[in-house]
Amino acid sequence: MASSRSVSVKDVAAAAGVSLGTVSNVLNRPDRVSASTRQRVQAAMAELGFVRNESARQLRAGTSRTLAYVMLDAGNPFFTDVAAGIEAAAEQAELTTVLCNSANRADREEAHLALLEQQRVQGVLVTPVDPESDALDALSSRGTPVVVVDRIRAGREFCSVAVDDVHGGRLAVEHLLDRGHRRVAFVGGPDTLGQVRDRLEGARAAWADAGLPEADLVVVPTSALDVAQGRQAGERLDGLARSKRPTAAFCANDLVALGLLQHAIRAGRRVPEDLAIVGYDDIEFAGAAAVPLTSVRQPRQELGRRAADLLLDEAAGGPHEHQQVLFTPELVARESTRA
Amino acid sequence: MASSRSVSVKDVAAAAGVSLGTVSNVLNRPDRVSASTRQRVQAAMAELGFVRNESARQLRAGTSRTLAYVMLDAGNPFFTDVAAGIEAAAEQAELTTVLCNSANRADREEAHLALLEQQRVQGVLVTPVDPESDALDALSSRGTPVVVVDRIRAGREFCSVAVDDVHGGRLAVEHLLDRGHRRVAFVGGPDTLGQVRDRLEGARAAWADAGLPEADLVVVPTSALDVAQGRQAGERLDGLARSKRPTAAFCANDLVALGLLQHAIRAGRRVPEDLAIVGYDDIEFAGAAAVPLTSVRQPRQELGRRAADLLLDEAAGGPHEHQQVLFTPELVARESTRA
DNA sequence: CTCCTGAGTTGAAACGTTTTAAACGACTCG
DNA sequence: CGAGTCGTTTAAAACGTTTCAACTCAGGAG
Repeated sequence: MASSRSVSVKDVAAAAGVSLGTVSNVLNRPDRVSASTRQRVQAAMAELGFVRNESARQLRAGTSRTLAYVMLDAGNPFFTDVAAGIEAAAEQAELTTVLCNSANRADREEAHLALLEQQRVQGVLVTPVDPESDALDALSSRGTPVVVVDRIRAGREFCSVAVDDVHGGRLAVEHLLDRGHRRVAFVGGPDTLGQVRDRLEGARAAWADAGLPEADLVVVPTSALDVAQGRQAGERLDGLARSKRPTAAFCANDLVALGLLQHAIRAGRRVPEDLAIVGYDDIEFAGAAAVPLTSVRQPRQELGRRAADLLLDEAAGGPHEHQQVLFTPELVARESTRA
Repeated sequence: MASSRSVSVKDVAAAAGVSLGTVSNVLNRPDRVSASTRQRVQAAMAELGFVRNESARQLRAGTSRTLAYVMLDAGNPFFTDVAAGIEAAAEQAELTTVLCNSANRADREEAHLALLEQQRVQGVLVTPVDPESDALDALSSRGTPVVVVDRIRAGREFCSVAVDDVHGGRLAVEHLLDRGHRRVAFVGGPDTLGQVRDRLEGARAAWADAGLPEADLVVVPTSALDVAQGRQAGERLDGLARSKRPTAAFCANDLVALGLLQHAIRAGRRVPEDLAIVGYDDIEFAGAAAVPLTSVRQPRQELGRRAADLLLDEAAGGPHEHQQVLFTPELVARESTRA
């Protein structure tokens, strides 16, 4: 176990008294080399503390053993669950997964994608800040397999796996209508996020189908989908005249819903009597909230797993047809919208 | 924008009618090359869709522009907050951060560390499954800067940044004693985790200082620190004879506490009247829980930031002295332990 | 005794960059 | 008009692997 700087195959070869090609064989095709020399070489490796230089390996061999997931927000348990699904699939294929966090910032996303492409990873899974960005198309057209997660873009040159957010939005609002609410807030943003747009679209559709006045579905925009924004949205709701105040809120995700809930309780409102709340994603914390949260559940792990499978299929190099997979969400009713 | 396979500097050089060295100069020292040729070369790059091969770059230049954090559990918001701190520091230094999730599994941690070493990353931050593993020492001794996060190991050959878990455990139990509890459960495990051992040690110390019988601090071991294990621990507490049942629980982290809380409520217990609960980490969800959770707060982001700074200092190559940084936690009292 | 076979091993040629020293003009200065 | 200078460009040598064709050397078949 030496403590020096870089030890190369050449050094190992010298120490073991074999040629450099043999060392490489020990590394890559151990069966091709006799037991005795193999042992000698392995001993030398251990002795010198040899660590294969992956850059050189990859440069020559041309193939990487890692796959990446560029996540929209590592602080949102929804995405870490998706990541867990991806990791499970990658592990089966003996690939390593690296996670990159764009933290809702397009510049960070781009930087990560650029570096990953330069690293020639096997493929990239991404939940994009802006799904319309053609940086993705460019990446894909240059030969890196790309799968978009949690967004659908039909007719593009890559696969995507998502959950039907329009349907999800519809489910949420239909549920609130069932419970008798006739003035409802939609809390979420920014509307550059397709997730937000789609969920709102579904909500509006359900609202329209019920024949209710458009103005009674009030949109409370947020600048991000996190707990702090949820609390802030709560303050804005408080600012409305009592007669204009919604009796229920549909939040674009659970973090916002939890923030809103926290604010409501702190402000002395009863949930659901004064304000009913529906979240989205059904993260593990939703059920453990102050008032257990009604939420729209998505198959999080399955989403990741399926996406990774599609990526692996494409990366395998065989015949591959780009697919758009759409899962269907379901509503989980809990205390926060009790009748 | 071409769609072919790999385009190299050579191709760009040919297309631009310059030598390959000039292309490299455009990439690395744009000032050395005249404006006109620079433009010509850049045009050629765009035209051909050139993407620098990072493996080759790194092989030759010998330096990587990324740093990695191997996290213990990506599903725990505590660690994603730590990661956010790391990312902030790395971004300032113009390094990219990749996240690896060992998911509490030593084999995954090892695999990640091995690959990262092979990739010759600038350095590795790690919250280890087993801090005593000398895989870390080996890694460090072979020349990869290592910083241990959320564990202290004095006298070792790397830096570490942690929060005083013994003190934290003490705070939690002293708080419960203040509230009059004389039979308390410690919920957490596995005890291979230093975090668990230290927090328990602090708890026992406080207990002993109060002169209470050792047996009245009952340990309820869990196999992991997650919500599901917390619920399960709740069931086990229910199994105890009423006379033996603790009136309060100190959980080794907030996830366990949330699980326990969820179970307690579901089972019809009142918190804190029937069971007071203290968590650990003070993750964002703690305050938003069914009953807002008393918790021991750690400076999560700061932990990550400081760790990254130490790593960068070491990686910079100047004179470097390994440091052990220890932050002090504080108790945040909320409803779950109301008097 | 020669020829073949096949297992084991070798040497050299890649892979796509960065880097360095040298070459090249074109100018200025004496 | 020749020597020195400066700004630009070039050619070639690394970097540490993998791969592939060629080589060696026993042993077996003819």
